Amino acid sequence: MASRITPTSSTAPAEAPTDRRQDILNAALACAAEGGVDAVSIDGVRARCGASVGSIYHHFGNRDGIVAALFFDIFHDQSRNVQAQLDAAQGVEAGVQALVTGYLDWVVAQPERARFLFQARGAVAAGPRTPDLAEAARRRNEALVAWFEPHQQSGALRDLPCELMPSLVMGPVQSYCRAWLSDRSGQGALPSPDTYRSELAAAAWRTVRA
Amino acid sequence: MASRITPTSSTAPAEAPTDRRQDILNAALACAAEGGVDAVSIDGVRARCGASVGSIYHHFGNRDGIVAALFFDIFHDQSRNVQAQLDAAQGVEAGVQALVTGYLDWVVAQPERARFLFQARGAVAAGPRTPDLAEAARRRNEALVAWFEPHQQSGALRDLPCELMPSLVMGPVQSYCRAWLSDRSGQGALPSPDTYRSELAAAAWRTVRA
Amino acid sequence: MASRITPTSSTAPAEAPTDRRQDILNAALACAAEGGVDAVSIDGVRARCGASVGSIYHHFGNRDGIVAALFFDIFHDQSRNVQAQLDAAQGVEAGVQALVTGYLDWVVAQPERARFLFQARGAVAAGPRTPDLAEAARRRNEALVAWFEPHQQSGALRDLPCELMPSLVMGPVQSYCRAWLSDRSGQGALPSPDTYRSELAAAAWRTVRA
Amino acid sequence: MASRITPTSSTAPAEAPTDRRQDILNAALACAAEGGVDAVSIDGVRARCGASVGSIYHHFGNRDGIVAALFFDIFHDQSRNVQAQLDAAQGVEAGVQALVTGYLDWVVAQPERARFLFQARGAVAAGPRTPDLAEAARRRNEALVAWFEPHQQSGALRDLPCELMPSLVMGPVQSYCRAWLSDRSGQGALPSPDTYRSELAAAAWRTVRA
DNA sequence: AATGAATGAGCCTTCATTCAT
DNA sequence: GATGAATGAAGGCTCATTCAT
Repeated sequence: MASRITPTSSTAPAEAPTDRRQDILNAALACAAEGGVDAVSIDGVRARCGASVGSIYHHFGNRDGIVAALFFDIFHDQSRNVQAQLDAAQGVEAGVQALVTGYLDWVVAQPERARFLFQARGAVAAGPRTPDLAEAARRRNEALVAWFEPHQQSGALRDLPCELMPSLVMGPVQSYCRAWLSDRSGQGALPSPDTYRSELAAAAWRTVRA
Repeated sequence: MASRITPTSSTAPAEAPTDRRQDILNAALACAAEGGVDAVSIDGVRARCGASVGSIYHHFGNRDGIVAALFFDIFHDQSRNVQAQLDAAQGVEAGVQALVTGYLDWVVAQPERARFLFQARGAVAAGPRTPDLAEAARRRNEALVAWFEPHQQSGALRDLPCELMPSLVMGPVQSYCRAWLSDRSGQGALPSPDTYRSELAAAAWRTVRA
Repeated sequence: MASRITPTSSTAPAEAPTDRRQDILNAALACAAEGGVDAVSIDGVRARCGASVGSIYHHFGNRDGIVAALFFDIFHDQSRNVQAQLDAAQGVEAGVQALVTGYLDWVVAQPERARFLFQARGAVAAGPRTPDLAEAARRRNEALVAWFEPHQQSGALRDLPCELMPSLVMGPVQSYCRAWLSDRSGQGALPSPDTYRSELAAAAWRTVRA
Repeated sequence: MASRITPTSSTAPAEAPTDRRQDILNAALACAAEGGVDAVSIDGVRARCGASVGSIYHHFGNRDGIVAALFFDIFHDQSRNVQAQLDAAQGVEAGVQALVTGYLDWVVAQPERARFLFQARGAVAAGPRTPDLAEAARRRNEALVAWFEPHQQSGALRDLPCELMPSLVMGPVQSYCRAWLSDRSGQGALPSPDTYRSELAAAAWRTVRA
């Protein structure tokens, strides 16, 4: 269970004979969960998954290659999940709320992966795969805008610049989730995003409805 | 307080004979601007400001001390600016909008420092000054809640859980500013937050008004 | 026929379906031309010629095997060329000069291979094929001495210790060629050895004639 | 004695308090003597001289920095020695012979350093200090040509292109010394260059006299 | 307050080599 | 003959930190 990449579509047949590549990514995520992205070191990964240094390089080229690969895996998983929720939604309001709750649910279900996404984005954006990231982000955004457009035309949605939409709709949930994920210690802990699930969804709708 | 970083309150007397402490912080910011927080190394700072290794340690104790000191300097500067805008606002709506625009204006005026704030928060939160950060955040939040409360009582503001307020009000601006700051290359560049100044302010008000 | 190793004796039948062994050696030479003998790595070679790691090992046993094989190929090619020139020469003086010009012409015609010979000798001499190298050098020297002997007997050549002959005759050309080959950038470039072809040949004769 | 850097001007007063920089260079030379330039590794050096990794980097920047520094030290020492011999010579013939014997004597006295010079030149020439090497070589050559010129004018020396002079005069000794130095094992050992000291000097004179 | 040499842990990376298919 | 995943030793380099002056 632990090492599933896509917990969503889980119908693993018998049992993959320990895929090295996946082992390495899982180990990397574990490292990151423990000490942040910076804690993803070749040796840390090696120690966790039993792969050899050479094997890691064989699959990922270099350290950043691991981080980037993991990032994109998670990024796509998240996109897929949110998109699925969006597709299932009936009507404008339900759609906007699905974006928020789809994201929120995914974060609550996979806090470590969500945290990694927040932490690693900067590094990936700074590295050689910048274009890939830009492309992935663009694709995601396009899908979103495509979904919004007809409703904007019909007047169900307020007329807002499309560059602003992601921030207006997702900004609050992301902000809250980020804060929640930062609370590593159970100290002055913020309540789970779940607590405010409907409030956040409603607020998003309030912001963009006509 | 000779060499204030904030160009806002500038009343530098004659000319401080280059304050070492400040030189070091400036150099650290420059390093971070170039290569992210991780690029703030003792040697990088030394090379930029001419201070000796020993001198740096004398002033800040250790590497994280530099990052933390810079972080708190900037954090307080930002708080002060936003608070000033809030204080100057007349009425609930103006207050909520002042929070957004005060933040936005500060970010646009100081992109490098804003970027540093985003990048360094994690590191500071993980280090020994966690309580200081928590305290600073608490204080800031308290001021905000204190300002909101009477209006919430009076029914001018929607009744929302106070843990959610910061994310609802500031989430979208922060989200947009963060995205804007990430665009290092002028490539597919997002427009300056200034462009959407009023839209963001209006959206915040829409979200929390009764 | 770009990839012929011995452009001299070329009687390639139809068209070898890209001989793996030769491909590998060519790739190795290309690596060396770009970054010196040390740059001849299994992976570099693999990347250049498309052979698999296993295939390379199948043909050459180990890395040094590639370098050695290439070295001996080139060494023999050079020897053959110089010997051919020597055989064609009429008389003592012409013979001595043929040694110089034969060498010089070969170097000018094959600068990369000549460079490799200079660079790789040390490595080959240090490796397990030391005896092969010694034997090859001995055989070459023997041929030379055998050619010189009658003329030394006849008094046409100065009476010099035979250990010194190679250095006296070939030292200057080799020295000049080596310097020329070292000039990778066309900067303060030395003129081609061709420029001084006759001078070098004449000087050799001056040194050893009676 | 063996590890003096400038065996010439030795009047070391009491005893330098183990100069780290020099210790490191000595250790590097020892490594090279044992396994060639490639055997000069940070760790090998460290193990030999007790310096820490950091200390080595503090002084030389990187591995190649050590090799280059050692190379130039030795190069200058050699130049100084040969120049001294040349300065002491009376007359053209004596001068030409001094160049040869000065070089030869230095090589015989310092075989390890001479070997290093041969081995390291390529690496230095390929690295970032190429211009320094070019400059050093140019300066040396200039001194030589300046010495030759008047004699060439006076007709005592044959009229030869100055680019050729170094190879004609020094080619044979260098060739022989190089071969001698390559003979690491006492096997088919070549006799010491000393054996042919006068022959080599005489041959050089024969090559360039009018 | 300042200086800079020295330290050593920790990382990333390269590379030759083996081996099952 | 060919393939490519896996291995692990070896090396280079960065960096925070200490300390005597």
